[in-house]
Amino acid sequence: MATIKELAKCCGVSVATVSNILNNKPGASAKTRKLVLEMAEQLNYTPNIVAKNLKMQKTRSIGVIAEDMTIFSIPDIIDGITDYCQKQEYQILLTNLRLFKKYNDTYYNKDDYYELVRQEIKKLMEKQVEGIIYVAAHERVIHCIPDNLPIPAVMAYGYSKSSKIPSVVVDDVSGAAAIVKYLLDQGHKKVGVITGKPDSLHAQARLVGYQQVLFQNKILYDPGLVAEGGLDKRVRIPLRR
Amino acid sequence: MATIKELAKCCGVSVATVSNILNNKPGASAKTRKLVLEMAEQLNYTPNIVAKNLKMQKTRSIGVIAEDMTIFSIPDIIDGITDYCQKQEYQILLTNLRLFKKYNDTYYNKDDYYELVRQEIKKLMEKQVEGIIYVAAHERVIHCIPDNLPIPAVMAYGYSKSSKIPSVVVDDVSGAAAIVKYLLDQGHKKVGVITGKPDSLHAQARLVGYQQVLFQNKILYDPGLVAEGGLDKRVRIPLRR
DNA sequence: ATGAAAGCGCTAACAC
DNA sequence: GTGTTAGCGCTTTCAT
Repeated sequence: MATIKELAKCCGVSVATVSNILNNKPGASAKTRKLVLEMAEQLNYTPNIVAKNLKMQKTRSIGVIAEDMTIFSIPDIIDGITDYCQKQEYQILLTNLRLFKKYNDTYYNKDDYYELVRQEIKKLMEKQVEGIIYVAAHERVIHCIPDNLPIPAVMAYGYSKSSKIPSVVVDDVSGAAAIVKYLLDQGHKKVGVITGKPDSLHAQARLVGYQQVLFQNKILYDPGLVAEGGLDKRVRIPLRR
Repeated sequence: MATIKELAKCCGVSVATVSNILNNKPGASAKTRKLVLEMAEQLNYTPNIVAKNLKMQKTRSIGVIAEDMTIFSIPDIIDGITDYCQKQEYQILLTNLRLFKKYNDTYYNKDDYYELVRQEIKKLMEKQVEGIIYVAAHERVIHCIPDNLPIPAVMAYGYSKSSKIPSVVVDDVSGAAAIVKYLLDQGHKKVGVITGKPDSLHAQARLVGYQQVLFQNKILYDPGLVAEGGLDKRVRIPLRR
């Protein structure tokens, strides 16, 4: 790997000149510029971003901590993050907690993984990330990000309950409302709903959306049309007249 | 952020001593060791890995280039990579090409994205990754990794056709064979199969697995029991007697 | 057991 | 328009 010093020597100029040219700064003659660029190409010069980052005291990188990147909808969230970061020329440092594989479906009850998260945050900070995104696998209140974190953090798919840490969550109310509205617009009168677990924030919010649209359309809410779902259950809702 | 120099000053020792202690190297008295460790805790000292990487000339990081991280089975592949890397204390630098979103289903026909891949590889090299894993979204022969790459590379879910770049692929033959064997073991005699597109390496290999087990069980291969699938087709196979 | 100092590759202030 | 040099935070050799 050629360094900037070697490149400078090959060109017979100083490192400052090379640095300026490589970073598109003014103050170099067209001739020198051309020479340096060609030489860089020829030597297959690759700038060392690690050195640059150290000098600049910034890394253009953010840490992304995913509770479990294989769970439904999480890859799409991370995909969106990578999309925007690429446009901003930021690199993501992905940390995959694999919580679901470690704790199965119970991880959101245990607090002992908070310590794990703290450690991962520390590692990310050592790598000088400029911010952190925590991607939950299941919408709920999460306290694993220290409130005094010296860099910005945001919580995706979960609630931080801290004014310092914004949350980005799914709009379940509107989503459910749109579905119900669509069905009513089609002329249907009796719309049943199979909810998720009662303690699921998603399930609760969607039910609210359902009820909102019913109310707006002056349709009585019939609890008999609402059943709790789950992979372990059979559900029966009397819809056909 | 406290630096090692500040920490050293607070302890009244040299940076060399602090460095040795922090890295669990011998040659420091128990007293000094205790002092430094406590002080580091108190100052909330966070080592700067960027500086360390520059000095050490290594980063313990590898670049992972995914053709599209939202496509079926890809998150699981990346998940496996993160799992192993964490155990080895390596950081992955994820690059998501989002090929499917950019080119839809035709990207594997065009070569113009090879240039994109080259650029991403260069960016990763500038960040001093020690190796590269390319995760294809669709098994096929891919030539986008330069043969003269100065660091190791491996291709996942695709074939590199280069002796320098190992490929890790799905064992479709065995997978299909296991399924067919299971069905025959259950006493079934007529096993139909819906394949993928004829030019899919996966589909071809699975058909081979199917045929192998048929042969081993002295069952004639009946082309009438094989239909080409696809989301745009209806398939009919006469199985019930 | 501890410290001084060089140097990793780069940027930028300053001098010429 | 170009060059010299300090210094980012760390590790490591070599003194002491």
